[in-house]
Amino acid sequence: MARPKSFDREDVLEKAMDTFWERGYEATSIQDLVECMGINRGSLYDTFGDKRGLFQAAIAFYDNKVVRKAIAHLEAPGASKQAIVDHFQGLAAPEDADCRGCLITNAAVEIGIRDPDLHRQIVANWQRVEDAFFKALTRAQDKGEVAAEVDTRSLARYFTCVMQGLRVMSKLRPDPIVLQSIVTVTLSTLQAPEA
Amino acid sequence: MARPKSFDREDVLEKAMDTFWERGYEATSIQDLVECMGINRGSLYDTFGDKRGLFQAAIAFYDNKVVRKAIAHLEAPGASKQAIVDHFQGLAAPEDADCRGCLITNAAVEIGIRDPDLHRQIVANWQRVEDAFFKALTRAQDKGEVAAEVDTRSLARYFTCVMQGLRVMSKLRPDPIVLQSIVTVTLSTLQAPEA
DNA sequence: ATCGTTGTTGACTATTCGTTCCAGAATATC
DNA sequence: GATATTCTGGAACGAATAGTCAACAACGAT
Repeated sequence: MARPKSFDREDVLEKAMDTFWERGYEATSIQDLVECMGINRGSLYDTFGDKRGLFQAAIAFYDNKVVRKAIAHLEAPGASKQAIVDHFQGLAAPEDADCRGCLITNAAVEIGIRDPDLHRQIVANWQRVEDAFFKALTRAQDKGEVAAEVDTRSLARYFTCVMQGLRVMSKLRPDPIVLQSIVTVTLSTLQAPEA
Repeated sequence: MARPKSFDREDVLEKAMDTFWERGYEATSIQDLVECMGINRGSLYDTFGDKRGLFQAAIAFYDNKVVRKAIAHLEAPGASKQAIVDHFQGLAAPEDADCRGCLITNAAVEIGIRDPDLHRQIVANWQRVEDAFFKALTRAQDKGEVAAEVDTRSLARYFTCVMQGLRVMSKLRPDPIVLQSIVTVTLSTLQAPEA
């Protein structure tokens, strides 16, 4: 009954996400977005409302796609200690050559509590990551890979926090050896229970 | 021989720092700065060059004043394990009601490697913090408060990283209990050597 | 008191910002 | 093919942006 959209919402949203990821929210102009997304201003406003709405959509996209994939091995059935170790090893060797860090960490720092909707999105994301750690830790404890007296909830929060720290450092092209040594110390909290 | 400045450079610089700290670099306009500093645009440009120059000066001011004070107890002669513990306890109970986090962490995330001068300032600051941890750790090791086999350089880097993570989380008004549990786990890496 | 120098002031630039709007193009239904 | 509906492209909006500039004011040295 009407002319169909000439672009795919997810496609252009991913491009917008990339631009926000690279430059941040404030430093990205609508003009930048129009150019990188390859659609017209009118279509952009029609589809996403305004700049803030597009950013929130980009955050949601990141949460659903990038983060989901990044913690898939933590959430996999049966994942335990090794999944956590692997996860942090991945953080120590970032393929992030252009130093974008983590879009959600960046948004937390740049926007903070100024946008309540965004605030909620970020907290929910962190909670999801924390829960993924928590479940893997609990499983590790059940398997005897982690000492029974360890407070797995605290440890999960701690891992989530260290992740933020690593993401911040990644923004400044750190020496991989530095990241590696940090991860090694971080994972030392996972020492096997005394025999 | 000439008319003296009617304002004190440090005074207005501190006010500029506060504004950048609260809103970030991009979100702070020259107009905002003019109003909060209480000087005219002309004086601002005359004294600090441009917005970027003012921001760099604000970062330097933060480094010299805020950070210096924050790590004074770490750099104090004789400081060792207790100074580190105290430092992290302070991070767990931030008086940061308006969620500003750390100006340097914020700058690292927002600007990253885009401004080489700023990049250098941030790296230098992190190095200073790391070295403060390192010296306190080495002293703690000498005193036997920390096991001799611990890699103090790695631990210092690790502490610096966790600090960044805590600063990021502080931007979203976290539950103090969460921060406290993170700090507890973080400090568990400082366990006394086996008797 | 005068003069040279420097700081202050606010109007001014040109550009860019986010956003709106509308004429024309494209498509599904009839 | 006619019509209704939707999408597209680009012009245009006022507000805000970073930065400039020249007239004016205030001081120290003479």
